[in-house]
Amino acid sequence: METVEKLTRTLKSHGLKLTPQRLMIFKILEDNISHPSAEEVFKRVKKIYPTVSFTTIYKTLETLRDLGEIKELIIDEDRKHYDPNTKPHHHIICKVCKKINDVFEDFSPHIKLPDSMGSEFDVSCFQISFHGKCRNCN
Amino acid sequence: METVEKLTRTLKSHGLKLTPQRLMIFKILEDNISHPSAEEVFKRVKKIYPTVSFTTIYKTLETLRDLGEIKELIIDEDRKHYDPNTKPHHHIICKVCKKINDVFEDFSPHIKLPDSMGSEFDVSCFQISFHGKCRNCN
DNA sequence: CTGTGTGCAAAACGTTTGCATGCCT
DNA sequence: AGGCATGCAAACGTTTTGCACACAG
Repeated sequence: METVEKLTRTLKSHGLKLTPQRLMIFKILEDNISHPSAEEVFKRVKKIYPTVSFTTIYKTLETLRDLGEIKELIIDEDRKHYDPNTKPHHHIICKVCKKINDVFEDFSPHIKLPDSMGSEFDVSCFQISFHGKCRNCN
Repeated sequence: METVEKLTRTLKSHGLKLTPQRLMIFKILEDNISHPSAEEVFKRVKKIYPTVSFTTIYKTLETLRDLGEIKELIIDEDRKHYDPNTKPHHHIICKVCKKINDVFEDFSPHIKLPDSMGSEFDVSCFQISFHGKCRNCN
């Protein structure tokens, strides 16, 4: 995700508006490495801006995703999580507490489709999900 | 997934019963490489066994998952998919039509957590999700 | 002023559960 | 005969949508 100032410009260039709710959501996501769900974002925004609605959270997250500012993580079977770090990286999720951590190693030199599939698919990215138990839960 | 005969024995050894509905679900999953969702399994069973209920599909898939006979794939943001191939392998999903294909290359020699994280997590497995477009959708 | 954003309520969606009945072993 | 399995309907949690009103640009 870009800085809040750059994001503001990005919004404007798309004919979108900067509202207090959006600003709050941006600030909560900026540099956030906890991979929050929509509900977690909602709770944190609500503390500071108690009248915000869930609808606004969902719609803003959708907007940010469509602008390519955040990534939707499909790794927890129960709900979606959001990651403001859009650079390629990987994740490890604890089977017990469901906490998601980043894995920054660059595996790309070793990972590509077998030649036999190369003509069948046009690959844009890949993501590795590690599963296991974190120290607390083990 | 094991063959239908072996599965029948596995069920019995767990005090579970072989019913016509289960047999039908087993046969549809056996050697199935299409990574069906619960609904796709339901539709296919219903063609042959029209009175089957969605509940039975869900409960049987849960049972098979708990027995370790099938794997639940968290790769499509919209719904869960099921894979009777429980050997480690990877997947590629088309962003457009959502079709899931297998990737059988063994990347394990190259993939492990960075040393700095090794003490934080006890990793049991990893899975690579490739994203792209299939030939039809490109 | 115009049109996008907000927030409420309700709907939608995939999935799970409670319970009475059915049927495999 | 006993207990697991089935199927219906209802509940569930997450996410989406319709709509009237609010407000940023």
